[in-house]
Parts: sequence; structure tokens; C-alpha cells
Amino acid sequence: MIAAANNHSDHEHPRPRSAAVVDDIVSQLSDLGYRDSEPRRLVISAIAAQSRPFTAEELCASLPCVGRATVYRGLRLLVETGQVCRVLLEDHDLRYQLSHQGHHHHLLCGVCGASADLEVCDAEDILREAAAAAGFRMSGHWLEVYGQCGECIED
Amino acid sequence: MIAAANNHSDHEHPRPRSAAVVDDIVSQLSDLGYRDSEPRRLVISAIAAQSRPFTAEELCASLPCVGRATVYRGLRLLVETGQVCRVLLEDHDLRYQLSHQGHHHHLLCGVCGASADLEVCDAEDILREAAAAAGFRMSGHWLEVYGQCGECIED
DNA sequence: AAAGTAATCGATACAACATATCAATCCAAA
DNA sequence: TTTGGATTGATATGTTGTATCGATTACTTT
Repeated sequence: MIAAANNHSDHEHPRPRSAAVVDDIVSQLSDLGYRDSEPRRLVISAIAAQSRPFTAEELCASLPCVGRATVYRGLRLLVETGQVCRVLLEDHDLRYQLSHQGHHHHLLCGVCGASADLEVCDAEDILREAAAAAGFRMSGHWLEVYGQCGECIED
Repeated sequence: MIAAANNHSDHEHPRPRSAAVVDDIVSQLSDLGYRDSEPRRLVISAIAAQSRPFTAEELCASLPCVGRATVYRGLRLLVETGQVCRVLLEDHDLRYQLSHQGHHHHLLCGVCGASADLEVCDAEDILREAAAAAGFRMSGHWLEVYGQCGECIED
């Protein structure tokens, strides 16, 4: 079940946990001075309900009662505040997903589309050294790891 | 001068070397069954003349005599055949540049826009192990390293 | 509780980037 | 030189995301 580690919807009691996630995010936005509105809650709730990295258009489609602009604005706000992160698939398709912690990277399954977090980035020191060897001072990096998740290897 | 390692235009004799690059690419395309046309050569030549990662629109602008569709098609063909690689900047701006070898990554300077290659990917083994620890079988990865190049550190 | 004020909303227009269409043209092999 | 398929370019379309703006809503102040 490692591949489903980020899955926040496939369990017995979707409401409570999902609602808690929404409340938590709304609370954090409130601390930053952003208001608590019904459309924004709907967007956050829809994001929390996703079990896979999703596209902005998929999010729009799942929220027919919320205006497109509002969905995009909400998504952008959450990316800017670090609540949602971007995921770049191997075919350069840009997707989004809930961000679970600070610095981390994604393990992306090319078969089922699942995503898992690589929370520790041991590679960072190596990259910093390699960059220094080329005269660069590293300040950041973008990394996505592609492959097959445990469940898809079995099949 | 490490940061300028990929610079193919700022030297004393632009023509010969640049022309050789174009001939080489045309030859490789020919081996794959693609034809040698004037517009395509112009596109390749314009790409070879770039000293920094560039956008598709910049390429179009530098080739007013070649149709937009042709520029995009040529660029896509070269990406598909591995002659050109995509570069993702820190602000998610997608750019392109000549690909110099097989597997490599980019060191991107956020100040001057220069790009250098990180030819050896020592981080690969670490990533493979980390992926395996999460039940994943790694098949590939995308990595960009951001920072400042040697010249920009001095300033 | 009422009111003021700025944030937010949604419909829509617009922008940036890239691909699909298709008749005309060109390359290269026979 | 002929010929068939690749290539071209003008243009339409698609995709993804942002700007505009009047109407509405949430939060604060009184």
C-alpha cells in the first residue's frame, strides 16, 4: 500500500478527515489574511478529494458550480502558499496535488498514475557538490522520479 | 569560463563550427529518414546560434522567413530525436537548447540565464535506492539545478 | 446589529503557447 | 525525369491560464 500513501479519499470515513484537511487549509489561509468563502472551500475540498495528481481542467470539471476563474485562482493561491505543489509527468504534462510537507520530491508511477513522496532528498548534497565543481552555487532544484509503483510491478 | 561551456556562438569563427553542427544534425536526421530542406536547416541553424536556453517564440522571432508551424515542427522533431532538450526554469518557464550528450542535467543561472551541463549524474543511484525503499522501480528522472554561475557570483 | 470596505466571485474576453488541417511545393529515389 | 510521399506555410483550432469588471460576499468597525 506504499503507492497509496498519499491517498486521502479511499477510506471508510471520507467526510471527517477530508473536512479536517479543508478546515486546516482554510485556517492557514486565514492566518495569511485570505477570506473563507464557499467557492474557495469547494475548490479546496475537491483538491483534497483527489487521489492522484490532477490537472487544472479536471478540477474545473469536478466543480461545475464554481466558475473557471475561481478554480484557477484558488489553485494558484494554494500553490503560492505552498499548500499545493506542481508535479511534472514524464510526458511534460503539468499536474497538481496536495503538498504534504516541506521539501520533498515525487515518485510517479507511469502505469497507474499514483504518486508517493520522497521526503528526504539525500541527493541534495551530491548535487550541491557537483554544481560547485562546475563553478555554480546551487540555490534550489527540481526533481521528479519516474517508474512503477509496487502494485503495478506485481501485475 | 565554465558557465560558458555550452556557448556555441561567442567565438571568433561562427560560421564553420556552426555550419558543422547543422550538417551533423541534418545528417543524423537523414539517417532517420527525414529530408534535408532549406526551412529545416534555417531552424537548426538558428538553434545552434543560441547561446542561452531559448523559448519557441524567440526562435520564431529570429526566423521571420520561416512559418511558425515549421519552426514548431522542427523544434519538436529535434526534441523527439534527442538533438534538442527541454529546460525548465525555476519559474516554470519552458525553454529549449541544443543537447550535447546523452544523459545529463542542467545547471541554470538565475541571474544571467546561462546553462551548463551536469554530465555525470551521481545522484542516480541514491534516487534508485530511495525509490526502491518506497516500493518503486525507478525508470527515469527529471532534474534541473538552479543557482548562480561563477561569473554572476563574482559580481 | 448595521454599515463600510476590501476581498472575492463569475462571466467573458484575452493572451500565450502549441498543434491540426490542407492545398501547394519540394526532395530524393527509381 | 518522373513520381510519391515528406514538408511547407497560412490559418484555424486547441489548451492552459490570466485580465477585466460589475456584482456579491465576508469581515471589521461602530
